[in-house]
Amino acid sequence: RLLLNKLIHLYGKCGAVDEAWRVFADIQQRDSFSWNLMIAALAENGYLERARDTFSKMGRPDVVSYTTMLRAYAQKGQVFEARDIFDQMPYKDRVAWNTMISAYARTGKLQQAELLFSQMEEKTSVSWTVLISGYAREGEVQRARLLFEEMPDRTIVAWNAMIGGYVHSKLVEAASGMFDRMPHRDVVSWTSMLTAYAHSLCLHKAKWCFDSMPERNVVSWNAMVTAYAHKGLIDQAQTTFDRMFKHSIVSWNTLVAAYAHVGLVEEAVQVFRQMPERDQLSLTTMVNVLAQAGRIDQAREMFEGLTSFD
RNA sequence: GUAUUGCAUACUGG
Repeated sequence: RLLLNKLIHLYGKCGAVDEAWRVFADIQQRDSFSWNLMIAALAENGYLERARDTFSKMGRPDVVSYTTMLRAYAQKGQVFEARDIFDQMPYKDRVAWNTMISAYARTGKLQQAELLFSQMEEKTSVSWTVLISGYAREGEVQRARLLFEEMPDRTIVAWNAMIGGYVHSKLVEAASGMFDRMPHRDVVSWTSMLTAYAHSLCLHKAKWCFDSMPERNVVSWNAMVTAYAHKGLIDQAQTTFDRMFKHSIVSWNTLVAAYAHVGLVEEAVQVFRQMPERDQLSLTTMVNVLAQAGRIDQAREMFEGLTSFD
């Protein structure tokens, strides 16, 4: 059963909901892990109703089942439904509280988030970073900073959240100040700074970050491609893309946007055609590219593809 | 004292 549960998880992660369901259905004695994994698999792949359905068919949902549903609603931006789940919970642990606070925070309801935060008995470092990053996202870096200063044991994630906040508010100096001051830097810290320099068109500094970081992952590579793209250096962007050992959908979207940015519409179309998978952003980008190039019929075709997404 | 499940930070258009 342990292995079957793991299979549900794996299938869920790669979007194979039907396969996950088949495994789930075949398990003789499902435990709460099987149920929770199945609910998560459904929710993560957009089947909110089926997730809810499975959730209600579960005999005794535990705190994880509730939290999984809570997060499912939160991800869809359905905060009221999320709150409903939260209020129904017979027992709430700290993860449940954090998830609810996060639901408020990432929909910009920071007053609600902070209210819940203040009502929380034993806050964890996640509670703090949820709130800090929430304010940072909204551009309220000063409030984020106050919380950061107030935070008892600042984790590297809290530091990174602050840096990210400064980067989004284009306060590159403040970001680099924090970056220098933090006790340790990880790949997220480095990539945040890389992004900051990419957006402010400081290519040499971006490249310096990329070369200096102790380890790189797909996200940092993508950020480097973006840095070249924003400078209009399409060949460098392409070369960097080619050197990557693994491409995510973001890598592909970045490359399409890079060609579009320098006006190479046909090349953008070629890249788009090569994409192993596409999301809404891929299509939206192509709609814009084609429309601006006057290829209205093709743009319309893309646009129609978009409506089948949601 | 960490590993079958739920929460936070970085990358792509707006």
